[in-house]
Amino acid sequence: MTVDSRQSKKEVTRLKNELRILDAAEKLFSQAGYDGASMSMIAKEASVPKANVLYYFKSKDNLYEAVIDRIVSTWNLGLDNITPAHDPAEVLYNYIRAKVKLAIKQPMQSKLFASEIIRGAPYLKDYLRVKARPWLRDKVCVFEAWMQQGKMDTVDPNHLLFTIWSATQYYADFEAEVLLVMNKIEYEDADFDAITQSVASIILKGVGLTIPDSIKSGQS
Amino acid sequence: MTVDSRQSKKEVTRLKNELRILDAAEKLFSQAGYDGASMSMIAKEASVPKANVLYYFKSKDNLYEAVIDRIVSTWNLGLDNITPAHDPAEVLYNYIRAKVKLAIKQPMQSKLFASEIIRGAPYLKDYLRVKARPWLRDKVCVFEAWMQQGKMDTVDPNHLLFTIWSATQYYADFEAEVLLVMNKIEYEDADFDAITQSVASIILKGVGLTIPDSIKSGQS
DNA sequence: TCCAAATTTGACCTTTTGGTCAATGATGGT
DNA sequence: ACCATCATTGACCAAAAGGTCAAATTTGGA
Repeated sequence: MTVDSRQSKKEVTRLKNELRILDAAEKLFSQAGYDGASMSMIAKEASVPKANVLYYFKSKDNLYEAVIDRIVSTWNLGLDNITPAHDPAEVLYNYIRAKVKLAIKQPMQSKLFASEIIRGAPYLKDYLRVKARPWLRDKVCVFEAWMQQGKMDTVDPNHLLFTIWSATQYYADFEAEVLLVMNKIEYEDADFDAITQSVASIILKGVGLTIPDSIKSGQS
Repeated sequence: MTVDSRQSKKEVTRLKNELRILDAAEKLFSQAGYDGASMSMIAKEASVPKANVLYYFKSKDNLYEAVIDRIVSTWNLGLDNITPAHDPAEVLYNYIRAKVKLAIKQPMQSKLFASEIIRGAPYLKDYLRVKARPWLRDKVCVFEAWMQQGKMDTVDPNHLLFTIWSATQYYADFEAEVLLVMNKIEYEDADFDAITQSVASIILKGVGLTIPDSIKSGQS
């Protein structure tokens, strides 16, 4: 076994193949759901024999879990280091902006996540209990501090967060509906701005805040 | 063939069986998605031989379409006869309340609808183009009239409706997440009130409205 | 009562599914 | 150069999928 820090040729190809397969799986799982995407479809999409997919990821369950793990591990959306000292308007605006951007630019992840939750979250139960719940509890505390300081209206912070999540993810998960109903083929840059503006405007004003002047583009 | 207005025994049993099958299919499709629910599972759930299911609904596609049609045909949620003369606060509040109630009491329909849209709406494309789009256009006009009358803030009516849909349906589609994160087993009546209040508060205030005093319970 | 139509259902068919396996080829340390 | 280990892949398998069919049963009008 190579203990070298430099990756051996084997390791490189393995990682490259795993990546191809994971990408293909993410795409197909998000389009067709767990049962709708077959191993042969995924293999074809990844341009790899089916048996090779099973070689790297021992089962379909395993592959699906790997896809979900990868998605969840990349979710870090700027609400992480907030404190009662921050400005809620700026924090929430940037958060909404970042989430809308993610929804429009990478809708697959949101769709896969949504499918999983609709199915009863069999693979995300642990994540939700162990990670999401404490994370949310932490944010709730900060929000409550802001409210007590009079920086924003008093609303249930849980439902405020749910509203932000829903309003932003909607443009990813219900992409097909939004585009059809608005008679568009795909989102444009102008839509990103319009959505961010509309959603942020409603929600921020809804909790007694105003959109900050400094419209510096949010990270991510 | 019976031309009688009273239903013959045959018709009664046929309708009864169709209902049993449709109910079973709705339940399983909403839980597991189109591909996740098999015809044998549906037959078992309906306590009917599989061949009988295929006798009434000639194919799985056909059955799925029938389930979707039934859901869509029952969607009539109080935003139907609004005019610029109505009070936006009251209309929107009742609409949000009705949608939250539906989300909590009958989450299956919302979940099935969501799954279908995530999959790219293969069966709902027509409905969205022919029904939903004109419906939305009509509401947009009313909203714009309200805005011009100064009854409410100026926001893009499309995104306002999307925000309402997302925030309310979220409690059905993401039921598993909401309950897990809030450490609950199922929704209670108190939750219905709290959700209605929070969502309505944020969205109404977000467009310059206040929740009407007359908290007469919305229909449906 | 009789018969044509509608209903019921087990047996059966083809295709696809997730998954296994063994043979072969490539890799890299010694 | 050698060889143990890892990687690749076509062939194969049992189970489950959606769907068909024909024989048996029930129904309701004449």
